[in-house]
Amino acid sequence: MTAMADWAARLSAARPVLDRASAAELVADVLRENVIDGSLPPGTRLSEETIGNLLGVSRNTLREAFRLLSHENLLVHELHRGVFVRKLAAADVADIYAMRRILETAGVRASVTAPREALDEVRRHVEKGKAAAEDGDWAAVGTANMRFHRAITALLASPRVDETMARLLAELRLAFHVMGELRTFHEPYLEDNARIATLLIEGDPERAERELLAYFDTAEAQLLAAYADHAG
Amino acid sequence: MTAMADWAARLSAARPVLDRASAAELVADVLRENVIDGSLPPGTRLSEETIGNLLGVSRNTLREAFRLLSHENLLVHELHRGVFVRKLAAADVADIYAMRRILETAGVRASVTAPREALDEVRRHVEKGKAAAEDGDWAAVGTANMRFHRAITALLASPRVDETMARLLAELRLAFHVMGELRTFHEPYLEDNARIATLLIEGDPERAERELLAYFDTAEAQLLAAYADHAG
DNA sequence: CTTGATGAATCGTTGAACAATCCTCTAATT
DNA sequence: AATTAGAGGATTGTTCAACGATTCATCAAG
Repeated sequence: MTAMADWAARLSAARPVLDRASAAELVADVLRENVIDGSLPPGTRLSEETIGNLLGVSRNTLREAFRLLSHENLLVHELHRGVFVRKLAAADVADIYAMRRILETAGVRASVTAPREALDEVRRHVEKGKAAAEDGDWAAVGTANMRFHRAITALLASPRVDETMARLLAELRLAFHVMGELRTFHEPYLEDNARIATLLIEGDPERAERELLAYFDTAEAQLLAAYADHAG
Repeated sequence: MTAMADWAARLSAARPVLDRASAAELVADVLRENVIDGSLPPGTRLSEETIGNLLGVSRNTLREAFRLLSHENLLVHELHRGVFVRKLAAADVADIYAMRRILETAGVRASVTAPREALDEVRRHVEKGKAAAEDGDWAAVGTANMRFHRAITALLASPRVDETMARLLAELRLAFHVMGELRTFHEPYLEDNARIATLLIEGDPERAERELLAYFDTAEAQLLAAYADHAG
């Protein structure tokens, strides 16, 4: 009976893949990608007609896609004016870091009871980041860094925390566009991440939390400084 | 110039009221009310045609309203099958409480640096709950209880935490429908809330956190027990 | 009792239409 | 010259009708 239960669990886990078909969601996927990678810089206005023709979907469908992304905080909808790629204010960046501090430190504290695989996952993304750095692919380093932090909150094994974290980090990508050099922003944290992962695996959550909080402080300050430059 | 800034701030605070015009949002408000107060029990299917005719809006507008509520986790959208009032599983209840533990304990720890008004707000909702209890209005007691817990996370002064918490509690209301007697569920916590508020104001976050965690344990257990009954 | 086919009901998506609103450009005024 | 007022065009907000796609319930056959 337990084998049967296992099989049922695996099958039901695959369900979301099947459901994934709605045109609006597919359009949202495309646009999300373009927003995140910077093809559509913050502030860009997304014309319904233009994009509708470009992607070959009707205005109604496109609008549903816009709604989806607005709810993810990647787009903003202004009445009778259209949708724009979200422009993160400095206050937004600070707020995102405030929430990350809460969720990720909770993740670190949960590391002592987390399953082995979850901890391995954390280290895996550290390795991925290092590999990407050796290839000089700094965008990939950024991605690996985000996955690393998502793996930390994944230690809580909470679907809602996972989703919240995913959305937070997608939002944060909007802020990265103000950073000119990706390398100088991402490279220093490779070592930090490795150290934090080791502390987690060795079972020293207190020190891991301190290191993590230090990371937040410097990364946040770096972003906010870039914002200040950009404004001036 | 500061008077000018003040005026501008007050004006921009009133803006959301003006913007509030979209038909979809108004429809969403109506449906949200009906879902929360139980007129539309969990599992109910919301037919586009039926509800569209009932409310006198087009299917497209209704669909936008559905999207809004789906994002609030009050409705679930199943492809080609329609939207349903969310049915919270026991695992969902547990997950919601897991996230509440994280956010609310963070709020408690932030109480030491929170402004006076924020702490007053916490106590205010305790009083409201007591008043509602004296009127025998147990639904209002439940509402006051939620506002009390939102006030605790509001100590963090983070818009994103506020929004997350609001959504969590709205979701949780879906679970309350399995509780037959609202009184037996809400009444015991009036005292707990009062004690926690006092501890916060007197500057004893450690004890407040312990009390809060104890509350979570009993409330969660109570809900899950009701779920187990319901299933059997 | 299970399997497979049929048809009704509902959703997904499109396209068009019109009203409401915003933006731009021009002209008039101070 | 700078500001205001207004006209016109462009875009969004909303509705409607239609058709293809999918699900569900029914029912017959094995």
